[in-house]
Amino acid sequence: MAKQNQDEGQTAKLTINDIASMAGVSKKTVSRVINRSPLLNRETRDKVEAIIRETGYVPNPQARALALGRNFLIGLVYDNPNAQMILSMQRGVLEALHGTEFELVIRPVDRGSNQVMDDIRGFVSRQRLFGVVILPPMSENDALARMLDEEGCRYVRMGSAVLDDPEHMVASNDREAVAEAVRYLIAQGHRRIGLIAGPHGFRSAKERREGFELALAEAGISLPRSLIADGQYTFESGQSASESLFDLSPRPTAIFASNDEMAAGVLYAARQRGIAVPEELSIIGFDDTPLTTRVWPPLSTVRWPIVAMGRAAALKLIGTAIGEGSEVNEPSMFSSTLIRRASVAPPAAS
Amino acid sequence: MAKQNQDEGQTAKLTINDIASMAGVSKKTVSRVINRSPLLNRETRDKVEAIIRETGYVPNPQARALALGRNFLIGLVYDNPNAQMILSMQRGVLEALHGTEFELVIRPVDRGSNQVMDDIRGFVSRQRLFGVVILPPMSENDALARMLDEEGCRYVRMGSAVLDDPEHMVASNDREAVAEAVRYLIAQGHRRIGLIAGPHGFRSAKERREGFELALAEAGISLPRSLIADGQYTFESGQSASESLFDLSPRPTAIFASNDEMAAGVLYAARQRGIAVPEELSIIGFDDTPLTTRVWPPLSTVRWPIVAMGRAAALKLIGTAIGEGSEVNEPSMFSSTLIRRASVAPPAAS
DNA sequence: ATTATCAATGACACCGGTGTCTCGCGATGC
DNA sequence: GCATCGCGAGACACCGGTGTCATTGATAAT
Repeated sequence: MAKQNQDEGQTAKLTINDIASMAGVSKKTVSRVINRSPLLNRETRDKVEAIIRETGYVPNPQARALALGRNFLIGLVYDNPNAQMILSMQRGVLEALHGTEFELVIRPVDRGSNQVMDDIRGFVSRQRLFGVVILPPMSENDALARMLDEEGCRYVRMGSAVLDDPEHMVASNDREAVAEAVRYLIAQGHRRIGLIAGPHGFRSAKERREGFELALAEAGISLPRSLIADGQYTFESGQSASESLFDLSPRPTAIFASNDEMAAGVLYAARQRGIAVPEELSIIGFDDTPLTTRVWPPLSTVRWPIVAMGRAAALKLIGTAIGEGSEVNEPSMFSSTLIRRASVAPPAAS
Repeated sequence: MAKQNQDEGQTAKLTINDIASMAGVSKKTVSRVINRSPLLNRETRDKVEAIIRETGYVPNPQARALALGRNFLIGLVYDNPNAQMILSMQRGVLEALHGTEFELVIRPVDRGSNQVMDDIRGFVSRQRLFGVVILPPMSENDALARMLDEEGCRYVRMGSAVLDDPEHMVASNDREAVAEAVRYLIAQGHRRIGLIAGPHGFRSAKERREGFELALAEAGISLPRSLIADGQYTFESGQSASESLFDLSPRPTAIFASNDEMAAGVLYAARQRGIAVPEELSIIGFDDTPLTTRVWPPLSTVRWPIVAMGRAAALKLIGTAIGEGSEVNEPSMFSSTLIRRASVAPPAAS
């Protein structure tokens, strides 16, 4: 009862030895074929490749990982951003990985914890990750980048501004995008424009705020401190932050919220107060999440190519590995688009 | 210049041999300690464990995977459900995996493609996955379950009804939950209640529809075919499906949409038509996504414990592995809760 | 006292790849 | 005709664990 190779289930895995003996060569030669070693006789290569194709042999990733000391896994590290954002980036990364031998391993971390660093270090070193993609705001952590360098783990940081050299970064130009959005409000005739800022310590919050201030400065509009309210990138914080703006007299005729969740919070609060949008109040958000088109009126917002950025990040990581001669040169800086919807109108004549 | 063990970077990985020689035992004995073999002398175990603790030694997962023919990776397979849902389930699974040696690998697939099966088979067999969690609607695919059995890969299917034996399933009782929601509408005085059904072929769509029909039948309310509109679980399909219901005369005074996205579509369409919600139209959705509290009025909906279910699914998978004597017995059936918000009111006296 | 039994541990091969070194052999140089 | 060179391929150890079987010493059974 030799259950040796009896095809018990189609799971009778082929090994490199099987291929070698079928081709009448040594396993090392098969290994050379798999790894595209240049010092191979054409005939030998063709013969082995034919057999690999016929049999559908695929090298065992675990064995490779052990021998190479490196796994064909990409890690996705994130702390606590918007769910939509995680998922979109994740989608982009997965698109890039599709059809390659790489798999994606997910790693949420707790930025607050003082073990984050050790946590991530353990993760990349234990799993011998090929590389990691780091989502904001975790990506803004320079110590993390240094640690990954030490560990010899490749990484790409996603962010709202230049954080690093292009090789390690994929970023969107939030500042300019917000400036454009605010210029649009100004062009519509708005002069008293409120800002709901993102949390302190978030690079994106800083960039967006600077873009806001930039556009106002360009237009020579002064910006009293009272027109800036602090938010936490959450719906609830958008609601409460807008309350302080609504209490101003005169009230701002437009509000830029640093993300869509907060913009939705503004819209909600406005409705509760009986403030008509866009007639009495224009609103612009940021991110272009699906939410913007589900509410009434649909929210104007800034769209950034989040999926494309995720894809670019992944390609940057694996590009060197699969780059077949051609230098994979993914862009590092992405620009955003202002999406005009019904939440913006000229201010009512006061 | 012995760079042997010179701590060049803290990445000088300890191996089982290092521990063995430090403890003065064979590597096999260390292996036994790691794997909690019962036939070990207490003293030996303590000694080795102490050294492992001191040195912070962690076994190399790649080597383990190779030797065992099984990886400590859990796969998450999904095709095309709601983004919120994927993420919530993912969160639940990750919560369960946190602190264990398991990692989560993500695998989106294309249900339409006729290579899905081979795709997934390759995934689990190549990576030697410990197990997979399958999200709906992919989880409804019985052929997939059979294939995984063949491959010897554990799995848990998440779903809206019993799909399998409890060991392989985590489900919510959608039918009863919807029935309860509709009973609530009836109790409010509604008699002409429209249904926006989910896509054909989705188990959840069928269950929810049956729950809807059940509640009406209980109350002796007849259900003309015209009160049922087909949707695709998307916002847009909710909009268009509701149009046909709005055209009826008399118009339904309430609509149950089979998920929140479609419910939001109904709300949007109602606003465009100038139909007041909830005064002229009550709406109930399903899923309790964040969207429900962002729109105005907030949508009543059915909440199912999606994160908890993801956690349970993961625990079912790994329970047998980490179960320290105690049988990890995660529940297989979860029940849902009706969340009452402002989108429901008694019908206007007609 | 002698042997059978058993708990505790070790020796060694093996998982399926890759790195290094060696070797055979035809082409080239003198 | 002989030494040299370099290409193509194989032998073998190794990556870091685990499975199997043998070994040892102590205890129980005869």
